[in-house]
Amino acid sequence: MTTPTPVRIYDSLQKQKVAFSPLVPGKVSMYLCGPTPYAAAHIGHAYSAICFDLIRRGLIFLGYDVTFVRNVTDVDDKIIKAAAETGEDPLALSARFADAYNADMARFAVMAPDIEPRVSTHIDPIIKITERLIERGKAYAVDGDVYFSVASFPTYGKLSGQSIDELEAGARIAVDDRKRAPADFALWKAAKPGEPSWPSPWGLGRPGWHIECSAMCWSHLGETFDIHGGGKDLIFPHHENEIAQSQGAFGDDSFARLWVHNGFLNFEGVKMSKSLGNVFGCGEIANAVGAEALRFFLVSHHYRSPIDFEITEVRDAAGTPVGVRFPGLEAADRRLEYFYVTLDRIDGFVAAGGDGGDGAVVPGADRLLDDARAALADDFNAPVTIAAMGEAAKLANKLLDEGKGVAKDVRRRSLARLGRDLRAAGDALGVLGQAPATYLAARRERLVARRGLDVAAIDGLLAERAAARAAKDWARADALRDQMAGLGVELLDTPRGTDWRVKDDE
RNA sequence: GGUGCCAUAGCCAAGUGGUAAGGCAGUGGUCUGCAAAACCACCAUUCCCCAGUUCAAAUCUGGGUGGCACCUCCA
Repeated sequence: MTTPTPVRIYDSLQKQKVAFSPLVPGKVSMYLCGPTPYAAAHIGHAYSAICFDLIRRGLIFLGYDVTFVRNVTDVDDKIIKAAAETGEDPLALSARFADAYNADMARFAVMAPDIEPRVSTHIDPIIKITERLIERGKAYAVDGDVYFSVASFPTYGKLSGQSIDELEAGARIAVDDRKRAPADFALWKAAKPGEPSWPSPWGLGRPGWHIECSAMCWSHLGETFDIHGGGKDLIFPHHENEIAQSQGAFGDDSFARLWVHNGFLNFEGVKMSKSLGNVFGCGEIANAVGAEALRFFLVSHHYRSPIDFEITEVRDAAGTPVGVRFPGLEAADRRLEYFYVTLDRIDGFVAAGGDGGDGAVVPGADRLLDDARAALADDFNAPVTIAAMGEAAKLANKLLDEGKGVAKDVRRRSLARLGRDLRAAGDALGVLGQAPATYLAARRERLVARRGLDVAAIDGLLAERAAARAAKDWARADALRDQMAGLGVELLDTPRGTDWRVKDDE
């Protein structure tokens, strides 16, 4: 195995990019706060999963052996509430939505986690950590509840920049007077009727919100591991509390060595929220532009930056809103099409005449992987990686168009190399994994459906135009081109006949 | 009130001390019966504003302005 490429990662705790050196050379242990499944996943869930999938794939691409843990929080207030409304068992309900979540993530090329622990099967380590915190004087039991005492953890607030005093001053939560300090938070909650509960030294109850992640990290990655990730919104209080619990139990040098947080998705400049009515489901987006276009769009931005989605309302003739479109996503899909068309051309060329065997390639045809490595090693810079892929695709198209001055085998070899490397770099980002024909056909089908086109009619016009062209009746051929353009169909004459595509930019 | 983040061309978007990647759109060109696609060329003396540090700043410091988020469930 080759030596992994050294990588620099932005650490939320140190607030700067740092040289990353894993606990065990060559191996990386990662924990990501996963979903709390109580409803269908929305695009924000997908973004977080995709960001950390990008980091995971990036590390693998750079030569690391990654252990990736993403939990499912299946014991939670929201799940219990949703289950009460449907009469379903809370664990069954969350299992159902967890499966749906995983199916959605698979559509976006998110790799399944190596380990996917659930809270409900980690009650034992939760109790153990809680007991340990009580023994160490960092937690206290009151009437079947157990609270963590923030006063016992002097560095509380180091991740979020909050201080206990300020939190108290600005607290918007009603203060529970059984707590010693307002910022103290529950590790264990006494059971309420009808809720899932487990026996504990403090009576029947269930875990508080933050302790589960500390327990699952400990169970699967040990007291100390490399990277802990999540959405920016989790910094406070969730991750702050995780640090307090875990380090309170296992010491100041324990727990995550690096914290990574992804930026948020905004729609028309504002965050996505139910009250604003701008929550978009994974399925809705995937059907509108294709799952891979969303993935491509997202990795065209740096994972720490906020991403803004432009939305265009679609109205019918009477002015009634009938849906929305996402111009940015559609632009990303067009760029993705360019890459697939390029791969398709390369594949056709190589299939027809071979890959030219081993040997030298044209200048620049061998640099993509090095460029991708350099970009990804610098805090997983996917946009720069995509730019490098663009250069490679451009060179491939150039060789395809005008390979005249290049020796035959060098040309074949270069194109085969470019195709391979494009796919390898794409794999590091989770894109370009489909067969070009599959992607291209699905895209055309999607656009045909959107415009309500009749493919049989198009084929008829195509045949008619072919006949006109054969007869050199250019006026008729052009009239047919115009007619089809009016339908939104663009014609592409090639030496092997006429192909067509649906215009999507209006 | 407290804590963070962001501001780069018409649009999208990298770049955290060394003299502005990439994409879209646009303009001109090659190719084409004409187109499209592809390719080539052009396209920010300048990075929200002001002051400062430095030989050197989009990048660092201070002060503004505008936007967003967290402190309550939130990806």
